[in-house]
Amino acid sequence: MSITIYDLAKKLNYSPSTISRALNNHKSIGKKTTLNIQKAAKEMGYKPNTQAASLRSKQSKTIGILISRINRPFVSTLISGIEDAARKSGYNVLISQSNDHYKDEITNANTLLQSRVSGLIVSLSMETKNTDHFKEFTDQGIPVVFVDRVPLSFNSYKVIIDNYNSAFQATQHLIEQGCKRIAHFAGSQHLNVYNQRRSGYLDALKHHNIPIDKELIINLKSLSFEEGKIATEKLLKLPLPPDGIFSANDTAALSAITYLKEQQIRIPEDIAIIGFNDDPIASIIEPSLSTVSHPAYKMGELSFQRILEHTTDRTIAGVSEIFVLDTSIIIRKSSKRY
Amino acid sequence: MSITIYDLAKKLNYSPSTISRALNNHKSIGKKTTLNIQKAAKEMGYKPNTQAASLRSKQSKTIGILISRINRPFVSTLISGIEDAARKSGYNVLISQSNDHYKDEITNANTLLQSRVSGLIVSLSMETKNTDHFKEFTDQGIPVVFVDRVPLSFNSYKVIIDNYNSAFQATQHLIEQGCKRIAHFAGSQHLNVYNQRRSGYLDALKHHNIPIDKELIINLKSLSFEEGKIATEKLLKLPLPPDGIFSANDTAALSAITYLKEQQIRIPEDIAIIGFNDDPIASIIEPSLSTVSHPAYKMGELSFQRILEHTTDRTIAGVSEIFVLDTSIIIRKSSKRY
DNA sequence: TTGTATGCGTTATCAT
DNA sequence: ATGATAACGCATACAA
Repeated sequence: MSITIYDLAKKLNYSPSTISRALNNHKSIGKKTTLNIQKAAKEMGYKPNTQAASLRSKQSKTIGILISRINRPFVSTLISGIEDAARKSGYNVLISQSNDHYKDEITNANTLLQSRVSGLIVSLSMETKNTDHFKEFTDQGIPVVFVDRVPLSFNSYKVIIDNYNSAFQATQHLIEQGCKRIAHFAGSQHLNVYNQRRSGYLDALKHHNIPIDKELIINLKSLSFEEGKIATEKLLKLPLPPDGIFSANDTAALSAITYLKEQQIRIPEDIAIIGFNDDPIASIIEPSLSTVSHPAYKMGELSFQRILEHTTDRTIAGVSEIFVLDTSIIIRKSSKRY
Repeated sequence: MSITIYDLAKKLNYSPSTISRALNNHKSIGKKTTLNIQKAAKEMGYKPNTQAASLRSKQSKTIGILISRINRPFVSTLISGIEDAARKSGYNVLISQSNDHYKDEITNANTLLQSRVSGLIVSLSMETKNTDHFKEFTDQGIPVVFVDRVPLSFNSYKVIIDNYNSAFQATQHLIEQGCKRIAHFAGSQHLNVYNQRRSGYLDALKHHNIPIDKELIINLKSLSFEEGKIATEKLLKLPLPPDGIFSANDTAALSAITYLKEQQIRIPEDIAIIGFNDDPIASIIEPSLSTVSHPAYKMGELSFQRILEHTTDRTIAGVSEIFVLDTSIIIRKSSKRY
């Protein structure tokens, strides 16, 4: 059916091993023979059987991605960055989504492990508190890169943004506009991203001597559009409603904008708003939403790069290497100083 | 290192072949022994080596996805549907993006072929006019499912929506509101989706005895936000500007809304608008955008199902089987009758 | 620099 | 119902 290195060997009067080595640009083979063999391979339409190569060499040239859900702007852009980078280096990309369920994350991790991926890129599910299911990877020397939603305690590569500082800046941005009562839509606190955004918010208030009012901190499980509306309703019913909102994601912030408009509350005059992520919608909604911009594509590229370097350099495992990428505050019409 | 069927064989005093058969629920093995073996396998932490199985059986339990770009709402939702369905059936999903380049599509198709995917799901790149690079798949009996952007001439499975009729309905929706001069943002005409949307638009006008004005048909290469703005500018400069716009996608329609608002033109009173896709932004922009809703997730599920059935039923190749899914017109505030 | 021989872990063919 | 053996296509240790 398909042509193998044995067919090439017969045709060119070489041994299969020479063919194999030439195809892999092995040093020991002469330049001319290497070129001849590669040329003949192309002519005869030789297609390497990657399964066989992987079985033998125990290296798959495939990297696994394990994320919550693909159809979210941040995640799909992240994957896009990974895929483009991987493709350039001749790697395949296997994806799987946990749909934010801890159990599915474990199942998928095991499947990816069985697929002998040469590296794993993970962004944790909303439910994940324990990350033991990734130990098998590092135990086998397979590099694991955590992106964005990362565990605190797991020793591995991590690609993140400075959530604390970004949140601090975002909150400060509201303060500089004159906001005195700033609410915060907070996400699940066991996840680094939401926990640190909350800390940044709190510290910005402290730093500017603004009293912290716990009624203004609304904990949301998934920061969904629906939850955003409920949270905003709750805030408006307060004796002293807020004059600013820092939301831990754009979805909930957009929901707030939509609801506040319905209630005839002026943005930013009555309530200024800033979100997090810079989803495409943020620049299109009216008024457009100030937010924190995440370098999602770049994070994807970098995550893959880290895996590639690990596998080529055979870096020592067990060391935590953390890459912190820059964010930027994007000021739009939901801010008073526009 | 990792435990194999040989280890199990020794431990349980069976031959490797019996172990293999039991693990695969082969009919010839007794119920009790099968159960015993499977139980022991789980206890000993046996993980099948899929590479080896694939090499031997020439079946990979992996399906390939080849799309333009992941980070678009329609595409990422499509992939999400594929992945969820595939995972449930124990299949892995390999993704690759063409970035809308013909050359990359060919390269990626070849890579996927080499990966011995057991099925391929494709949505063509914007540039693709020739689809010979998919013949190798069907020649080898690997099912190819084209989704959404499909070739006309290639004999294979196709999962699409009725673009013609959807466009007809959308245009008619504008006509029923009293629009007399309806513009159309048309996409690349060599792609079925945009070609048929244009036809539906034209026939709806004819059917209602509305004269066709070629100045109102704007051909856009990528239907991007930028192109949408330029197209809208052009329309406004016309001696007789339109009173309705049917855009072949939401992105360009959203751009039109944004620009028209800047120009103080009332939507829908002066110009009514309808888009295509029902991107998340459509319901959030002000005024919200009427549009045609695409069952992206379902299309993904169905595409995978078709591959699964093909591989189990060993259906005859060379037959074109086309699945046409329903769309629905979603009426929002960019329509006069809301 | 090139060739020989073996094994990666599994499934399939033939036999019992 | 179970076992022995070969083969899938490739890469590598060892030999030359």
